[in-house]
Amino acid sequence: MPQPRVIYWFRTDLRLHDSPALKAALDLKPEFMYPIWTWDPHYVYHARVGSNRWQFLLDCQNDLSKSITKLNPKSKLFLIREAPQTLFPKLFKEWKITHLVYEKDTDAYGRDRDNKVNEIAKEAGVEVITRYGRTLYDSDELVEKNNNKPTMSISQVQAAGAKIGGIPRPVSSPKSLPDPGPTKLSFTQQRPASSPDINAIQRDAEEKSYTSLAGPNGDFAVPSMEELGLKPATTSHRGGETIGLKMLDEIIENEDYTATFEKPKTAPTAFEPQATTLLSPHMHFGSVSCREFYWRVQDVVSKYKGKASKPPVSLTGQLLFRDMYFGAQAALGYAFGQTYNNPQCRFIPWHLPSEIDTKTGLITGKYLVDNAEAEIHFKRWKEGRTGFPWIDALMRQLKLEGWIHHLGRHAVACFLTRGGCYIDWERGAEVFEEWLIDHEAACNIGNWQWLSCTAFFAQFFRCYSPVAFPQKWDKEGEFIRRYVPELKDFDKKYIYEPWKAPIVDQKKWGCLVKGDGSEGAGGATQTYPKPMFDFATQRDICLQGMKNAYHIGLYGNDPKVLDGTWRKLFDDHAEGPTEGTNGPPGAMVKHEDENAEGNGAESDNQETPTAPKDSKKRNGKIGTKEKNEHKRQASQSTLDSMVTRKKKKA
DNA sequence: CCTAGTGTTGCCGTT
DNA sequence: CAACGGCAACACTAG
Repeated sequence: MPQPRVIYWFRTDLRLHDSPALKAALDLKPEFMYPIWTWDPHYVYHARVGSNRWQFLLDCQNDLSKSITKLNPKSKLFLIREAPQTLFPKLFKEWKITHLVYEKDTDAYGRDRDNKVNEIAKEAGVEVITRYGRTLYDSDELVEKNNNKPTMSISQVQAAGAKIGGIPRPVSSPKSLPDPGPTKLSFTQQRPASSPDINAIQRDAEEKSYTSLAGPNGDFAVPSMEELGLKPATTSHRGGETIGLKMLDEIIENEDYTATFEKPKTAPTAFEPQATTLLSPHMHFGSVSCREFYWRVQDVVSKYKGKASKPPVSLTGQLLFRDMYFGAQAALGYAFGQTYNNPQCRFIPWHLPSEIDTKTGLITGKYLVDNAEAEIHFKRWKEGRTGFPWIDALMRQLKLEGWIHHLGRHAVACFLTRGGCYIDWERGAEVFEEWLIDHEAACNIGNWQWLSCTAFFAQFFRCYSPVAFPQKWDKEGEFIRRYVPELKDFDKKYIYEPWKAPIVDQKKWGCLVKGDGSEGAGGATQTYPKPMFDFATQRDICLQGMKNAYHIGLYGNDPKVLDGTWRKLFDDHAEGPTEGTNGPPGAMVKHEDENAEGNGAESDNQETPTAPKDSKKRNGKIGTKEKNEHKRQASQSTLDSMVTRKKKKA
């Protein structure tokens, strides 16, 4: 038996501390260990990744590489610029690898990729070792203990977690690392197809990920933003295990904060410093281990003298929610990221629905503009010019910094979907996917479903007001003044409703409320847009639409949703959201028989629509993988090529 | 089967 | 100022 030659494949576990997989690799006592990162075209071209998140990733890689070198000057993080699926067969041979070790993933794309890599390893006679360290519990085990069903509530997570037993304590960090072996690469690079390149809009120069296998200097170095052609990041939030652990230390040092944290009581309007930990991007990239976080908090709570908060509102509760979303994702696969064919997601005929590839049953990344006004609303929402300062401030902070407070995410998500624009949550999820530095597909998708009341949460009559809600924390409107500087001199009386300020005052405060915000700067006087609709009116329309859709009670996997005949169940007379048989295709696939069988006429006579109870027998069975075997063209949380392409042309 | 209570974080008016 | 109920009404869980 030759001494092991190990590849440790880093992915979203960019750390040395508490890594069960890394420990497993070291336990092999390898002759050589290569810590590598493969440059996956999925991330480069197909997932939406804004500059701010790119920077965070590169930060994590640089920091990790330095830490590796500190433990062994001969070693580092070796970046190899090829897709893992094509690289590994060649690499295994060239470096005479005996073992491949990595931390397991449960998202749909990750599983497909890893299954392929495992096959390749098997063919090459390479042993694969995986461990789970990305969540508190192994997501697959959590699902299993939840009767093989997706975890859809926090109580299910707690019950299933209790069956599993304790959350593992962090494993110790390595004190030393083996040498890497020879790093010569004599094979040729296979460049991945770069089309479609969803991230083209993130760049202002040529994309050069795949110049050569070991990079332009042949040293496997982490590339710079410039080298990747990426626009400069605008955020001040930086990545890396060193920074992440320091942030964690500072949180833990403050025992009162750590032990009494209650998420609903933290202010979404707080900036410098923010009210929450900002560890979420570190959770995503693995630069801080969630179990390290959990146990450091739990140990403070255990010995805390006062009254400590408890899940779900406590800090550890936040991690349980993360596990809940990972459990839902693990059980549902690709369907989790969309309404279509998702047994857990309510069907609501939103505006701007996703286009479906009828062959794969997956959303394509494009969407249908069923309503011109909704398209305008969507653009104004994304660009932070809705005319509602609270919404615009949040969206501008999101774009600039890549992070907004959780409750701020609630506010903008509710506003886009059930509590304002009545636009498909998948549109919003795509924007978050692009801009968030902490974007985690499972959590993002789950939270969008939550806020849009399509899954996890159902009390749609609890609707966030863009005027009243922020005032709970920020009567003065400091947050608005920071992110919507046009309004910085407005009196607090009008800061959340500037359109109500008298013209005289608007002039006095140096900003006129007019137009739609599209003119841009340049004029002599500053302007801030008028609100794009009357909120109260729009809220009522949304509530009516939600009530109706809930009453009809379809889920994403209902045959009527799959074939498009759902339209017959919706009454068209309501202006706005329901958009039944009227007009262009409202949602999902175009169904050929639209004209064949009576269109609007019959549905006027409203035979009792499918009762909500009927939906109870919806298919809750999971693991029927056969149907979901298809590859998605893009990242799990959908694409936005239509918008981006349009933007490019313009 | 039913009922009562609860659910991470709404808003508004009344007491 | 806090606490509460109405709003019009949902899903899930424990018993």
